[in-house]
Amino acid sequence: MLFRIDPSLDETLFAQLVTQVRLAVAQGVLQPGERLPAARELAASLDLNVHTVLRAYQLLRDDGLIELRRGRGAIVTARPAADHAKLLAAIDEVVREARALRFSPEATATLLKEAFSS
Amino acid sequence: MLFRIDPSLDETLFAQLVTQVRLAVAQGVLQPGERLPAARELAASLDLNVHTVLRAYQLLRDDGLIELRRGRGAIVTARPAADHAKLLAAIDEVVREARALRFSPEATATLLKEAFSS
DNA sequence: CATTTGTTCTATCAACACTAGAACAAGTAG
DNA sequence: CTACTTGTTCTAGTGTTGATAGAACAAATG
Repeated sequence: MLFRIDPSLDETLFAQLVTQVRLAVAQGVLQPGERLPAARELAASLDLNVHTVLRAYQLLRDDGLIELRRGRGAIVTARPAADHAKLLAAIDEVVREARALRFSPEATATLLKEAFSS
Repeated sequence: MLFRIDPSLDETLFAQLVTQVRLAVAQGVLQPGERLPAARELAASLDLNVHTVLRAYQLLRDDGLIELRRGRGAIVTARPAADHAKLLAAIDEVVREARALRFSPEATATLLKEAFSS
């Protein structure tokens, strides 16, 4: 499993990791029962602090995507989402409309986040 | 013109203001030539600091939505968007799909920004 | 002229992400 | 049983950023 963390993005590091694991699970790249790298190991390979990786893992556990067990690590429990393609399609539609209105990516992202709050 | 700022949201205060002005302009609620409240005045009525309001105004100016002139204030320069409703509808669809997959607002926003770049 | 309004500056405070290190608990593997 | 792995919990420090606050200034208005 390969993850990419980009510290220059405005999304926090642990959130980037959460997003990538979530997508991998949704797409079936990570299957139920499969094991994620140990936190210390992943932290070393991504050049992150262990706590940052663990924070992502714990959020994923709170969302029911993985199970955390001492001595064993993080095991995927969630099943692939049948319709994650619909999300990607909907996002493409937003990008199309936003471009037509000359809305910047940031402005559109802001609108999206506001839509979440209501 | 009426704006609502909610400090309990995770969106920053100045970003909330930017979004609301942007939407008002897109919807034609704010017409070109129309004047926004003076920063000090709006800050008082929204219970914000002047600098917070000015930060929002300056971002809007950088995006070409308003013009800032000393002694005169903030004047709307952008024209209403023909079809902002389609954008809002598309955004709603994204929010629905993202919620179904338990994607966080931030994760979804990140996906959106990535979609913009491709 | 006085007033309005944006501009620029310094400064402080709080929250938060991230890092760091240590000790600990519970499971695994020999 | 022992050694190792791995997550859990704790304290603590650092840096960034949003927001607040106040002051002085510049330019346009009336």
